[in-house]
Amino acid sequence: MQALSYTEENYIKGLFQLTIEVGNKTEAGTNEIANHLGIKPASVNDMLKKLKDKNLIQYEKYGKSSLTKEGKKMAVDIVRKHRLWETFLFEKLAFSWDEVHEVAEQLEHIQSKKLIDKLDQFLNYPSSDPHGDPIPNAKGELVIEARKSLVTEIVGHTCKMVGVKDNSASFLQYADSLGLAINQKIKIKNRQAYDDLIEIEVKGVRNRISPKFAEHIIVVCNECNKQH
Amino acid sequence: MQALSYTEENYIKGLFQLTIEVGNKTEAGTNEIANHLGIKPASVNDMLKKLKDKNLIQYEKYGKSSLTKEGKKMAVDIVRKHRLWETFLFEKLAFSWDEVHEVAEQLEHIQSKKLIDKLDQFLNYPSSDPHGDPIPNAKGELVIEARKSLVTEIVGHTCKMVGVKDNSASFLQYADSLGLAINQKIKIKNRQAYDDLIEIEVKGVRNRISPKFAEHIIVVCNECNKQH
DNA sequence: TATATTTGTTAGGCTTACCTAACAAATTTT
DNA sequence: AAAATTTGTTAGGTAAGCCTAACAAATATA
Repeated sequence: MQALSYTEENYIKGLFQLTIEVGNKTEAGTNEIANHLGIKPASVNDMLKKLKDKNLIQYEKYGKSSLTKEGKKMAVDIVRKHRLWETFLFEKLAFSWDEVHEVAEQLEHIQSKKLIDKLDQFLNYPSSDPHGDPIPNAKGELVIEARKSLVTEIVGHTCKMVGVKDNSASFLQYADSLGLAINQKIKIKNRQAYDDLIEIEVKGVRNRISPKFAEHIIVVCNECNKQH
Repeated sequence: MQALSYTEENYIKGLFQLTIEVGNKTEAGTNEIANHLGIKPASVNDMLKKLKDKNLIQYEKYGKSSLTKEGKKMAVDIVRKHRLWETFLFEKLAFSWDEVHEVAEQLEHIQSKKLIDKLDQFLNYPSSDPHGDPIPNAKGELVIEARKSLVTEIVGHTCKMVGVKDNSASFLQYADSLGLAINQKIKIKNRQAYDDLIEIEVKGVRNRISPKFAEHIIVVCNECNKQH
């Protein structure tokens, strides 16, 4: 398995994000990839052929593209590097939450297995990055974030809000008043047996919410994903 | 001052090494640069024109090339990045002395002023890298290693061996028996007024050497270079 | 089903950074 | 000083990765 170019790595990573990681599907179209990477479809088309020849993606003329086993492995490796570097920047160099991504985009392309394994060790084998996203381990095992409703979350777990099912102003204002926002961490403190109210902790503040409200908050939970 | 490409950075760095840093001269020829970078002279010629247009080097047809003030500034910046990363790899990630260079060759091209300044801070503003080479500060001030004979070294200073003036077997064997080798650090403990013998410490071991012998050991001394 | 729209492909060009082969200038040797 | 050698340049070519414009296939809409 020879090393990929900087550009090839970005295509593989992009396809991974569009399918497995975020899209929750197995394949993506040429225009979709082009749009995601900020590159014209014609250029993407060239590269898809190249990646197919290298056995990193599956692709048929006029069809959609998906990662092969080998391609997925490379993608996970890049994601691992990206998130370890983000963690390093955040924890060791005191970068802020929103500054880490841009620099990690460059650092993720550094080629040295030893470097990344040593970095992992130096950071004490973190399981998630500053954004709360899981970090694949050295074997390439990655827990894919399964989305679920907050109402189904287990007491004691800490999850991360990734979306809502209700977009009405009243709902969003209510959520906002509880400190809830995309990427906000939420800890489930308790569940009242009598009336089913759920006690949550957001930024150190506790509140009780109804199952009806919780139903419409979409979260991911690394803890749930680990124990399968 | 716009950012340079990966390749342009390597040319600028190469020219810096050939002239100011190691060569102790102001200019270098096309073939010399080509040889240093492992690239054919014809290709180097193309790039020299390009770098001239960008005002990073001075170059006239059939003449030799030298860095402009601006070019030198960029070169020093790359050297700073390279050596800070080497220090990071060595001190924080427990890389060995000889492994750091290859990875630093990649890391030195990461573009982020903030990153490098934070790294500098994280490493506590080191003044030299694992090889003993000086690290330019954030202002781009670099102490160029002035070579001198060990015999002229000041008592109390620690210098680094960079070469010899005598290549005879007997001389080299003698040097070896004292623990002396390229890049070896040498501390001057004392100088005997009566017979001029110099007492040195190498790897914790003390020995006394004659001025005649010391004369043929070439060293650099950061301490001497600082106090000018 | 015919038409319109979206999606994907091909052909031909451009830039960067490399190459080889041929040639020209500068330098060294005879 | 002439010849030989070294050094530097030019011309033309290649591969990677992008582009635009034109076209073809697939899908959605009338």
